Amino acid sequence: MKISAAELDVMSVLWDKPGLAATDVHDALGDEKDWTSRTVKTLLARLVEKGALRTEEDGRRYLYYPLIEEGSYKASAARQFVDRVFSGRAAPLVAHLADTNGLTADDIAELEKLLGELKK
Amino acid sequence: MKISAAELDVMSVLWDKPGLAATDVHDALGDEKDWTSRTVKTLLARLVEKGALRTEEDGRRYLYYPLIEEGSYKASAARQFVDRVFSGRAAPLVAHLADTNGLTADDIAELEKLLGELKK
DNA sequence: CTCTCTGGACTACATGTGTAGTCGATACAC
DNA sequence: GTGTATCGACTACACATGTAGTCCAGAGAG
Repeated sequence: MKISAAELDVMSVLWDKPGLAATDVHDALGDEKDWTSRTVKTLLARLVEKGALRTEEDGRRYLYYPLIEEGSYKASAARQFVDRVFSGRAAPLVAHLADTNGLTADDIAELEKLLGELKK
Repeated sequence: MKISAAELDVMSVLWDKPGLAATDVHDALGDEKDWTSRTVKTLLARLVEKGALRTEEDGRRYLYYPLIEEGSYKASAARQFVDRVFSGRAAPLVAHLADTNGLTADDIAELEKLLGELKK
């Protein structure tokens, strides 16, 4: 399942609040994305076509629900990215993030906890 | 600087061995990529056009050298990816990698060392 | 010297992507 | 009941991308 950057923004809204209509998605994106409602509708249609969303009729409108799960999509995206750019090694990725101030103290704490669990 | 997946494969070869000619790059990719030499040349030309590579004449051929550094490119790619997919949080990324067996014991050890340094 | 092979330059072409516009039907305002 | 705003369906279009093909000039084979 290939989801483009713009489509991912739409998916994020629906992962957060499944069952929105096109207009609601447009509104939800309003802050960050300066898209017309047409653009949002196109993206929704493409996602339905790709099988990433399903629709449910609600009178004259459709409500949109994710068909693919947030977690599994992100896991696979992470995997692909690490494979493509870092030959599958996670450590260099994290090292690079650290270099560019990409890691907050919270992140570091969280990662430590995570590693602790993984070692078990 | 936007580098596509196919272009990244070419860059990787030249990061590894700067100063190859088109044919050499083609050969170097031979194992993994079933591209014709035309395809490789197109990718090289696009990368030059984008300013990611520079050429040096060597008789009738060109030798290709990276203009952008591997480390800085990867750091920025990592940053963008984490921002786009994980809202900038590194920890969930690592968690997902862990879920999909994306972390070897080596990775975990390396990450621990890294975190140790970061805490200083 | 002439023929052939190889290199780069230019061209091609389907598909994906970002970003929308048009159109016909319909639900709601009045 | 008639106009208008809105919905989904279909269409548009430029640029990126993956994957290559054509063409001409020069280098090397003989």
